[in-house]
Amino acid sequence: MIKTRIAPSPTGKFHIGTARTALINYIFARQNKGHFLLRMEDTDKERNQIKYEEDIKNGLKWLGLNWDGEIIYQSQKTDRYQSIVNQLIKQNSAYQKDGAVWFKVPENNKIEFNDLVRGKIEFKTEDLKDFVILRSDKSPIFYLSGVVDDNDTGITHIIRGEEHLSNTPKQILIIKALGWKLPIYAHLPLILNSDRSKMSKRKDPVSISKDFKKNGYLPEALVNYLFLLGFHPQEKFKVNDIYSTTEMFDIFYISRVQKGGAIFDLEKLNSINHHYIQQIPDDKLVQKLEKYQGDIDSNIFVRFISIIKPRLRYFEEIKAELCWLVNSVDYHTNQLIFKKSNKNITIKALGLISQSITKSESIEVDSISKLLQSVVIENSLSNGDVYWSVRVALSGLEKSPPPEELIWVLGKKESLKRINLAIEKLNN
RNA sequence: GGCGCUAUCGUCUAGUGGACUAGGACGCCAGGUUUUCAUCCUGGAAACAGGGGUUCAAUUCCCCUUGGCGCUACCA
Repeated sequence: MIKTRIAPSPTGKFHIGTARTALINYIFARQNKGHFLLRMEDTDKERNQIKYEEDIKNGLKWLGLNWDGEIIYQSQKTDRYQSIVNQLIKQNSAYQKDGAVWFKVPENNKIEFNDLVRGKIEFKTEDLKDFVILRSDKSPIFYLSGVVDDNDTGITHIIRGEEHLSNTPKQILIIKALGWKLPIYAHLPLILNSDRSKMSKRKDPVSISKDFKKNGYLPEALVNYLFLLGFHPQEKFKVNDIYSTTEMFDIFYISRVQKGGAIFDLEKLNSINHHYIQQIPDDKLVQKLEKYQGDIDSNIFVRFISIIKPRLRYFEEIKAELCWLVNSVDYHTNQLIFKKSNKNITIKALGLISQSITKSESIEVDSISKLLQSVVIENSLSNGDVYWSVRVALSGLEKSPPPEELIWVLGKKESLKRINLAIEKLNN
């Protein structure tokens, strides 16, 4: 049976690159009816933290990348590593120096392996130096622990980031010294910054929990985007870059994975996320966004969400829209006047609108829309005279949803209050 | 420096020697959707890093150069 794994070290928050590697391992295992394992490479005692382990586990679950079986902790396998090291020393493949144990790299050897995404890779042992496999504190280096655990858990395919390509010959040397079976390797291209450097915690959004989940990205959008970073399906399977996980199992071929690094593009992610947000039914979306509700009346909040939805690329963008709902509007009086209009016409338009809203029984979007239209026609005004000024009076913004929607959300009383305030301002 | 990997529009990519006037998506620009922004629709600009080969023919195969990235830790 095919077995893959993701082996993060809990020395930092769940990283976007780890998530992508996990996704590919997950897809590959699932499409082959195999298992996907999770292993914590917690051998670095100085930098490990339990909160990072939690962040990684939560992140994987959130993305829907559920692992099979129990989590393997390298910190609990010290005896196993020690005995392997003893064996290596005994057979003269390793030696002790400065309290640590070093692996002895054999001379004049060629190490070849066939990488599933890169093809044939070749290293010469003369370019390799002896390396530490067991620290002086008896904890293993990942060259060793990774090999031992992959063997013990029967991992058949090692799919990991390209940064491990140069580490592979060292691990193969250990495997060969132990007489174990070689796994199949696949090295994924790296995810890069816009300047082609490595994504950095300081400048770039890399944390699944802190940068993506918290800002209101949907797991299915993130998975969809990550799937397309370094991979595209065959022409016949292409459907405008939107794929569900089930489709991924059908159309993913590991040999089609790109070899060059891929730049992370937030705009594309935003666009995909926008797409998925539009698929959420209004009532579900309200639930998802409840943390933004604050003191807002539930009925008003529901209306607010329904008009905001089409412009939401990620949840946190709601904050900008919340301004006109929650706060009293603040704008320059001149902003009320449409660029092709003037002060007197604007006062007149706002006055007429105020009157007809007062008289109107309904504030449904359709009714208000007709109301606005008839004010325009019956008084020979232009659209801009009416729509622009009403919109600014209600939102205080030059860019906002249309006036009939604002009125529907704000309610009759608040809308009239704001429109009348605008008239007052213009008259002063 | 050494070793390894890598190179199609701004970005992610399709393309596996002739079907390529190089396709799609995001972004950008223009027009439309009878006010703004967004959504939506239509259209547009935009790329095979450079140089050698191989071949009747090269984006596609080979070599070199250049650029990018990774490893070269008692990090993973």
